[in-house]
Amino acid sequence: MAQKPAIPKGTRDFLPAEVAKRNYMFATIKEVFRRYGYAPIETPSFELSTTLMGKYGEEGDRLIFRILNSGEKMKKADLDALAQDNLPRFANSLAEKALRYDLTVPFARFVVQHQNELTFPFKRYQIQPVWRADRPQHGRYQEFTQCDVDVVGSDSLLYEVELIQIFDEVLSNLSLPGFSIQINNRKVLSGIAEVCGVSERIIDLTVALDKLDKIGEDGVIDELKAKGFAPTSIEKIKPLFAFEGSNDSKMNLMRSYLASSEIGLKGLDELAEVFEQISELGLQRGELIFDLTLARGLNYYTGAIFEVKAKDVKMGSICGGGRYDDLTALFGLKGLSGVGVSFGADRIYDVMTELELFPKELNRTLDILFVNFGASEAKHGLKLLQQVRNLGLAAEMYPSAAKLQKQLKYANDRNVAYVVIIGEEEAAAGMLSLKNMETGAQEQLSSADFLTKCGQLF
RNA sequence: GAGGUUGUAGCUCAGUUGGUUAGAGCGUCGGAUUGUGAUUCCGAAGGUCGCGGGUUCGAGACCCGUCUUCCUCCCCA
Repeated sequence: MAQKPAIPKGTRDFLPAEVAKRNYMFATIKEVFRRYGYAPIETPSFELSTTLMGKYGEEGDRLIFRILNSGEKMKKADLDALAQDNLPRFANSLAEKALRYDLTVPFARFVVQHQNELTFPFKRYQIQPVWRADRPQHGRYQEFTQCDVDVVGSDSLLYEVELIQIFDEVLSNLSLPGFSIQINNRKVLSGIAEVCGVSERIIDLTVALDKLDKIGEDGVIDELKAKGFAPTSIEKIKPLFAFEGSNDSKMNLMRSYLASSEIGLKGLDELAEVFEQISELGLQRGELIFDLTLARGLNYYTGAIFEVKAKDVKMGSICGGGRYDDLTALFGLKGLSGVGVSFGADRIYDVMTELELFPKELNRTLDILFVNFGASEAKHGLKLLQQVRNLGLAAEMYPSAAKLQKQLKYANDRNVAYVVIIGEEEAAAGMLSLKNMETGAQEQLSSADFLTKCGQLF
């Protein structure tokens, strides 16, 4: 055998059974999005490098797939930059385009570009693949699909509430047994930084705090020390480690902790409003948790921050999102607040596969198989086959008069529901045998009765 | 981007301190008194051992490189 072909790391092929499951998942997600008034849009797989670069921080830039200039454009390569060891500049001269890294930044670009054609608040959803030059791991791919819902042009907290409901509804509809919807607010984090006297270092602070459940209190303190935080600041952070209990009691603790921070209290007010509305509306299977340590690296968030984790599985966050007040400002449109969340389709798929949550009938791509006994019997069968297809059923005839054993095995492997047998005996009697592949039961029917039954069964 | 790890038949894996034609289970294909699957029995096919180089009389086993897998960090869906 020749050298086996391969696909790049972190990418996957999807077999028919997998596509069926993925389509089911996407259909469930879209249906919820639609009912909340979001309409689908699509944007190109690749954008101009300038659109993407610098929007995700230094780490993010490194993970953006660049598209090499082709033809004459290759001559634009900045060899001086290479000689000076300025690799970023060299790379920019080589690649003017890049694969999209997420759907949010392209969306911001989209909104600014089409601002005069849109009605605000503009609600859109977008389900498309994104690419990251990350190192593949469990639940981490270089090509994966995000399902984003965003609304821009309103700062109403109604949308935070709505997005939480969408989290809950989508994941409940997908039968996830349990999941936590963690929420925090960037203003609260700003307040903490203010109280600790490190306002200008909020990113370092929150990144360290974000790791609390992973590396523990000492780990966080060590990291802060390593980053050069003053002992007095670290002392002021310590009370946060005792931050436990119900959402209400956490809110109370934070009210006194942030008493001196105007912005911090504003963040708490926003959270309180969301909690109140959600507790009135209720959630199906999700649990809304105020998680003070939730920070998320994306530095464009300005208000609410969300993250969703599935319970009882080893998997990172399956959804994330938040409010951003200035994202479109990066492309020249100020004063437009947005909030949105993203469902990680591939992780949700992995979780659902692990928990066996996909409906079993999804791998049925054929309802009825007609057994082939040779040209003369097949003739009659082919007419019936056409009528069955007209009823909307997936049906086909086995292509050759192979042994019955083989044809039934084919039906079995394809998970066919019913097999129609028209052999010499049946043809002579003007009947057909209908075999239920699940029970093995078989009955003789006239063509008319068979078609009636088809209409009832499916 | 840093460190570690993995790669043998379609799949899951054996393969003894380097030694003839590299094995198993499952799956696939064929057959078992002529028309009955998923559970029986018999048989067959299928691998230049990820790829490239090196050491050796001799490499699936050892060394180097490379790609890939999974893991930790980083970051994230």
